[in-house]
Amino acid sequence: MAKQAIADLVRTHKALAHPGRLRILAMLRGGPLCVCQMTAVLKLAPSTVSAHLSELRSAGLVNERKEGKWVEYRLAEEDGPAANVAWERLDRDPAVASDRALLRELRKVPLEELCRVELDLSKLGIRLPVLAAGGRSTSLR
Amino acid sequence: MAKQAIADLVRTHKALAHPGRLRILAMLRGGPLCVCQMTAVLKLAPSTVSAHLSELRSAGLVNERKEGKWVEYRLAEEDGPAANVAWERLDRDPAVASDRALLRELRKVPLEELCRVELDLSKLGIRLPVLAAGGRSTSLR
DNA sequence: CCTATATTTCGTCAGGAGCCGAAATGGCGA
DNA sequence: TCGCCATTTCGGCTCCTGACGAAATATAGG
Repeated sequence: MAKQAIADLVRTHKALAHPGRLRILAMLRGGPLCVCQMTAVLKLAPSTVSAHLSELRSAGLVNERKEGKWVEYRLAEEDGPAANVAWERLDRDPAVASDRALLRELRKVPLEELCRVELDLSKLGIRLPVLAAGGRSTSLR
Repeated sequence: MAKQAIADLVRTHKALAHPGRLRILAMLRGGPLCVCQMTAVLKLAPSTVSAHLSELRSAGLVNERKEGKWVEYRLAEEDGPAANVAWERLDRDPAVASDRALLRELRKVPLEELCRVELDLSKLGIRLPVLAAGGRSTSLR
């Protein structure tokens, strides 16, 4: 366990070195979420989000748990590798604030209904939070 | 400055997501070093080491300073992004210990002499620290 | 048991990362 | 001023990463 400190650290930092994965972690700070909710917020293909979650899990940053038809992800223990995440800096990003605002609305929607419309959140009467004018503040790739 | 928290964090974590760069940071904890010393320890092409240092610098983790014919690198201020580096875990890696042992010898050698033999440290009478039997513990790529 | 559907796995493709050697840069000393 | 040499930049190569869609898997519910 002590023998691979560098390899472990590299894996953890790799997992954190991606805007989408940081946004996922920031979202999970507000409580567990299922894949479809994160997919709706990130606007990526479900398979892509699944891959990100898998990477976060193998880095020990999140845990998964089957919850009926859905899979729920949550932050791993606070004293694990996650303890090093710079939450304060993360919270300062406008994309994170935007995600949270969207999530607040999304949490009110039953998963059944959310998954039915998937790509078109406006059909649920949810306005997408508008990021600062002048283009996307944080690209996803 | 607060607007790009995610982008900044991604840059920092990317910089930390590489065995060679972690080893560089661990080496610099013992004090400033010039490029040729780190090149000798890492056994990579000087251009490669230079690129790694450039990445660490643009992430705000190290500072450079011209010192005559050589360029000296040192850790950036402790309260910067470097504050988040998990030194305790890093120190646990055998490659880090090995690098430090080699550096102890290397520091005794004048830079003039070190650069003259570059690739063959054994010419300086320095035995390369032998990592735990069974192969390299931490690959560089 | 069979269907619907949420999630994961697989195949594929474009772009990025990391390495090297060669050429360019910049400071020191003759 | 000129050559030497440590370092950086550039070009090219290989391999990894991240994206998608299609197919496979697994679960709820009829």
